[in-house]
Amino acid sequence: MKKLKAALKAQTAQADFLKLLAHPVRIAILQILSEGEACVCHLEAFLGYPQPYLSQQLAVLRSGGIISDRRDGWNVYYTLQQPHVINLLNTLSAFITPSLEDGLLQKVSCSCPKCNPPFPQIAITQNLPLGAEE
Amino acid sequence: MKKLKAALKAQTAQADFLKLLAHPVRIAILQILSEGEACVCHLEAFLGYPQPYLSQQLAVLRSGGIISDRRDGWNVYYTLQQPHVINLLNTLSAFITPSLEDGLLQKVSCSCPKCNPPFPQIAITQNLPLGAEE
DNA sequence: AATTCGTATGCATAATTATGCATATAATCA
DNA sequence: TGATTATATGCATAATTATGCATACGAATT
Repeated sequence: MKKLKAALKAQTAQADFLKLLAHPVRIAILQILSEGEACVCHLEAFLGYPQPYLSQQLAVLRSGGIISDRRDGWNVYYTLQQPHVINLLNTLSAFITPSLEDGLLQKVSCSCPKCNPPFPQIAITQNLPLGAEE
Repeated sequence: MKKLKAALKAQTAQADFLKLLAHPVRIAILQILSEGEACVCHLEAFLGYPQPYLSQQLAVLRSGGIISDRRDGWNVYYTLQQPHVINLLNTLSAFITPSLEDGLLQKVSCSCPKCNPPFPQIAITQNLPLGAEE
């Protein structure tokens, strides 16, 4: 433990938390997760960083309790565990990033079952020749 | 300039800003300044850190445009230049620092003229003998 | 102009954080 | 079981940040 003027305990906790957020890739990850659960391959497809790198950043956020992971077969899906964080990031982008059009992510799909379900989810029966059911 | 996936420009700006805040002493300084202008000796008295150290942290905040300084005789007074920051810190302390009683600073006075005016500022004419005006 | 007071800078060093990459692990499938 | 897919870890190194301290600087006072 470091030296600390005692009174700054609260401020230290706050600073430690901010440090978790003070990273471009981690911010981007949180923004993506704010739209819902996502697997690592999604993040990889969205952000274009190598998988081990993203896993490391995810580990940082995970160890800070900001996100949680859930395994489903081959994929691991991450979820925002502390939705407040988004408020904070919104407050932030309210006065930073004024000009840039909040630039993020055109949606991209990856290889996970969520993006590539084993069979289409939209009804495909519509164009089937009559009497072709089975 | 570092490598950056282009799309993360906004996130990088936000992260850089958060880095300025992600420090216990700097957070404490901002909290103190949120109550109004303060000279370095005030901060020194409040926080108990050596003056050169505080000057350095002030320089960080200053170079980030978060605070500004004004000289008045011997003292330099710092002011919050970007009051939004307080919103951000409030949002933060809303879910960090739940138990600790938001612990900061019992007021302390220092040697600057604001704390030790050359003569009392509270009206002193009230007890003057009648007819003593001028 | 010399001194004093309040504040800022420069610099060296200790710590921490960021990144890249090789490799380990878990779950699945053939 | 062996191969394959998705993800996590370990570790080495590059960068950045944090701190402590000596000292410089500007304004005011003598």
